[in-house]
Amino acid sequence: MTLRDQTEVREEFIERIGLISQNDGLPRIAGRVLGMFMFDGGVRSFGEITEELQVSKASISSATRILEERSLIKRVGRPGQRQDFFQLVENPFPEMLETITVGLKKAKAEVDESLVQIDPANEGALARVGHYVRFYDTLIALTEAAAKDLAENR
Amino acid sequence: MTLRDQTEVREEFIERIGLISQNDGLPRIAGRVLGMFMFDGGVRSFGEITEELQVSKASISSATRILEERSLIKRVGRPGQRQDFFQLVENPFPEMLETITVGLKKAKAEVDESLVQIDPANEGALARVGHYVRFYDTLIALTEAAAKDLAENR
DNA sequence: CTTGAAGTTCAGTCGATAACGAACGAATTA
DNA sequence: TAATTCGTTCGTTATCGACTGAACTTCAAG
Repeated sequence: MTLRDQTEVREEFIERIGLISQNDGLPRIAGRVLGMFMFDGGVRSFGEITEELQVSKASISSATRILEERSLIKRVGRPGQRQDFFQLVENPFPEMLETITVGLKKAKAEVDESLVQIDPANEGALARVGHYVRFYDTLIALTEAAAKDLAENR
Repeated sequence: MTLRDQTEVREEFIERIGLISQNDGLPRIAGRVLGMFMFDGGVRSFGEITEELQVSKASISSATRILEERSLIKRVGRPGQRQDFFQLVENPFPEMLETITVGLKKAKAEVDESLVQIDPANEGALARVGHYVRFYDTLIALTEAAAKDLAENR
């Protein structure tokens, strides 16, 4: 069986991660940056990223900031060096889950706020909203357990 | 401790679920419909929903279709009745997870497609993308287990 | 100190999608 | 059959956020 052109395979992969990220509420360009690092590995300068992906400095600045905030990439300092350098963190998967967990906790807090204000006499609402909060608890426990697992078995 | 006006509490809850749903990629109005059913329980006619939430028939038609597709509400037929009636399904939480699982499987399939096309000599890319696929496997297993659990312990 | 390159910030543009109004189709009632 | 009510569909509008270009800040090099 023959192999496809790896340049194409790489481009497709990067674009796919971009689209997947878009579905997850991440800017598409941030996903493409992530995809590039996943495929290539190693270290890239800010300028190389803009050139590689053919997008503006502003977009890369924004994308790298988001990815850095989420601890998916890290800025590797080079003292006495003009350019910024980046690379994937060693194990980005627990961090991906962490982002999910944070979102779940925010949502749970919102629902909780309503729950405590429901008239106890309104048993139906209390039960249904209570279930909803426990649903979030289940998800949060799951994602945290999974993150721990993924962090240990790297 | 005195209780807050329950009308306000209800409105706030409905709006909150709307915003949370929006974050999850669901139209805000669909989330508000869901919130209304969660708070109130029972059965509501199409017309009641439009009046209750003060939105157009078109939007409610779209929202109910989406929620019905996701098996979060069901249309309860009333033979010889002009209006459509809806209510929450008995246990909507496994269905919420199901939607997540479907999304994860789609994403995994995308990444898998790339994985099989990577030159085996490119060990780094193979390892990193392979990890990514296994990450999805972990998540899919988790959400499916949770859905099963939530379906049994209702 | 001046020059120039690097990266951030900000205002504006563009594209995607939610929400609406209006027209339409279906179906029950008179 | 005519009339009315109900829900969907379709074309339009409004809203939101990503992306860009350009101005600005910072800092190394000369």
